[in-house]
Amino acid sequence: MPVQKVNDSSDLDAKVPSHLQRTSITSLTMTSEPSHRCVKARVVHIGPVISCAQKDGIEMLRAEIKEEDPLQRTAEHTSINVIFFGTLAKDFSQSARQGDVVLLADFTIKKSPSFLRDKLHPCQLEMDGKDDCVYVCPSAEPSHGPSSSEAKYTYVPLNNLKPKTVVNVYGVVTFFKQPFPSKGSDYCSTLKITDQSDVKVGCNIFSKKLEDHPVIFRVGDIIRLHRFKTEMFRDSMSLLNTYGWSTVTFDGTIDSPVVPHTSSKSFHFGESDIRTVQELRQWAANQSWISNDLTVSLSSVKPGMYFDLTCQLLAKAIMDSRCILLKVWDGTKCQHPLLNVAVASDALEGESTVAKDRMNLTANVLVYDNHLEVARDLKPGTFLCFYNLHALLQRAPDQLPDQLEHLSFHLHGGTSYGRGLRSLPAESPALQSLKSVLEKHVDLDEYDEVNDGTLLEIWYTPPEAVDAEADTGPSYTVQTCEHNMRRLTLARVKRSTPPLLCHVQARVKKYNPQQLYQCLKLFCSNCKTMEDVPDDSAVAKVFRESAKDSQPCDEQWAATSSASSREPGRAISMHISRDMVGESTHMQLIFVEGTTLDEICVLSRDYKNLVPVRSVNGRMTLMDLTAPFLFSGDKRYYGCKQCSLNTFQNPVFAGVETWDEQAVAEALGVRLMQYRLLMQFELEDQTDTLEALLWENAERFFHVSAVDASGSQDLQDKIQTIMDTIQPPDSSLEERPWLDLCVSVYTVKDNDRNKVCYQITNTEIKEE
DNA sequence: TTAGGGTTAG
Repeated sequence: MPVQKVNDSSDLDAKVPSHLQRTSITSLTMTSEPSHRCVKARVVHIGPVISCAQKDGIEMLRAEIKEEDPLQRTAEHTSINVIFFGTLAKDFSQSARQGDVVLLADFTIKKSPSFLRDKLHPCQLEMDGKDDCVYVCPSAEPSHGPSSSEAKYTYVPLNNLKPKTVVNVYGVVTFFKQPFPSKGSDYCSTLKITDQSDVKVGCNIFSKKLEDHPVIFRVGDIIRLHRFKTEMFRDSMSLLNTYGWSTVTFDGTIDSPVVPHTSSKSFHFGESDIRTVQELRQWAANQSWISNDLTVSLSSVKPGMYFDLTCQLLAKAIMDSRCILLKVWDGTKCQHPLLNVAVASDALEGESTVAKDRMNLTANVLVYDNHLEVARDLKPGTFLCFYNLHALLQRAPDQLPDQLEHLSFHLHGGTSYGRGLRSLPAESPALQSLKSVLEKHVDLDEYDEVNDGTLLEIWYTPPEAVDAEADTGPSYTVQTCEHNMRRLTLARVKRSTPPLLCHVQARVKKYNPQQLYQCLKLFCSNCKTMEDVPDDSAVAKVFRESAKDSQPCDEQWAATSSASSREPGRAISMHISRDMVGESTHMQLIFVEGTTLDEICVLSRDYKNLVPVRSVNGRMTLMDLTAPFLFSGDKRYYGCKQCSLNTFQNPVFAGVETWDEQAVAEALGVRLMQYRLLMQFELEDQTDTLEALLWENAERFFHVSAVDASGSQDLQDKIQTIMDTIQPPDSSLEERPWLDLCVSVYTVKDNDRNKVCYQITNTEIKEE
């Protein structure tokens, strides 16, 4: 059935087939039985006819209709989207205009896919034209003469106002302040209006009730004032509300429906009002001041600017008694990096903004002082307008000096320049362009909770909430931390501001050192010196030079026994502290002189602790600390050249029950160097690469103690096997397994500059 | 009665 037109709204009611029952848009739900219901509403928006690729190219049209039943005026969801398909889409496009009243029946009720964005209605109506019923009644044209009821009010042009009279006027708003508390008992609205006479008149409205104040969204809106008194102030006429007053406002957009906004219980509104509004719109559109619009999108905000922003609230958080944070977006990407104000997730009301933060789409607005009253009541998802918002460059906490400053937004206290904010109804014409921009970001909403390789950029669901293994195969590592961090992409990690702990999933592209014995390091926890473990040739050379022309040293504190070596002129001596003779420990610590490296290695199989020494002028002296100061079974221990004290001259060995490397080092005045493992991984995911150290967490990562690995080929082989698993030799990147890693982002001083470093922490290889 | 436009300083 094609779209049918009727001339009168009452005809529309007559067209309702007897078996159908009028239902209100507000009461429609997914479970409503639609077959015997019809709705009657005014068309507030008609979209173009488009071809729908997902439905075999069928033509479709979206219209937004709004219920006008006065009983429903304050109810939620009085507007709903209607999707017309096929020929009905074309018919409707040709037959209906904004402002027309329509009667629809035999529609299908579907879940609205755009409800999260447009907040219109959880459902939408779909009509495919087969048996559907669409009647259109064109909006009233001001073609007939005014009816008697319309003669009730006369409106005085603004250039004809006389002092001390009570008048009704129409005007276009050229300046306004949202209602603010006066020093008296009322809220005050201050505005300035003009009309075709081009005279500007100031106007103040006092009322205790906020809801009685005129609803003004932007310069160019039309306002009708009833029963305002005139008075002179500073040589100009001004208007003040007086007993019995009322205001009605209209959007100023040419061709948008003439929809009155007022809190008056009953108000007169007729065809002459529509005509007056349309004439004022037409006139104002050609005035220079109307184009002086301060509304700016985030994409064109410049630092330092004061501007008006129309946007949607994503999340809010109370910062303190004088400040509320509103996280908003308008769908456009700011050219400057936007400041992200960190708030504990439990303090934040509303959706996560992480995906939008990452796209530089989220503006953090700090709202102060007198504006808190309005901000406090805003719900996430609400559309709103900030007036006289201030864009300010600000350095993020811990931000490096050479990084770009971030743009923050402040709605300062006070009402200068109309500073304030106001929520906008979802159907406001001022929101049409915003909504269509937000529409383009539909993916962002839907992808927020999805884990998919292509979506890693915006992936942040807590790991335990997602079956990550389904997509990437088993991870060869496991995070051991208790915290429930969001997983970030490497690109996101690189953009983060330290300090930060985060989870990533990545593959190993490269690692260093490739010769794994080189990952074993000697580290002095005192002076933080780190060096490679000396190789055998360097150590053997120290032994050779120490043994050259050596005469056994003769110390009072030591008992000595000597033997000739196979080399002429070289004696091998072993010394034991006299302090220890007679104690059970006397064989635990033996000083060896005159051996080669090989010889002391052989001896160390039979003795627990061997300290190689040399003779200098007959006095026993430690060898150059390039060599180990202690051989203990398979292990060799080194001393720090910077931090070791020379206290060997008169050593005291009594009173130690068990000699371990630490006790020996202390007795010798040596600062023991620790064995550590150090590797550098080049990690890679779909977004970026990142060089991360494996250092403090390395022993836990490999399940290998560094000192044990220093004396065990088996343990060194174990590390090699692990590395061959996570980065198989000659493998392509795709063949390498994914690793779940916890990464610490931190800064270190490097030549007086802060350098950002990444370190793998809280992560272990999974053991079979 | 109040305000009568003309920037916070976070």
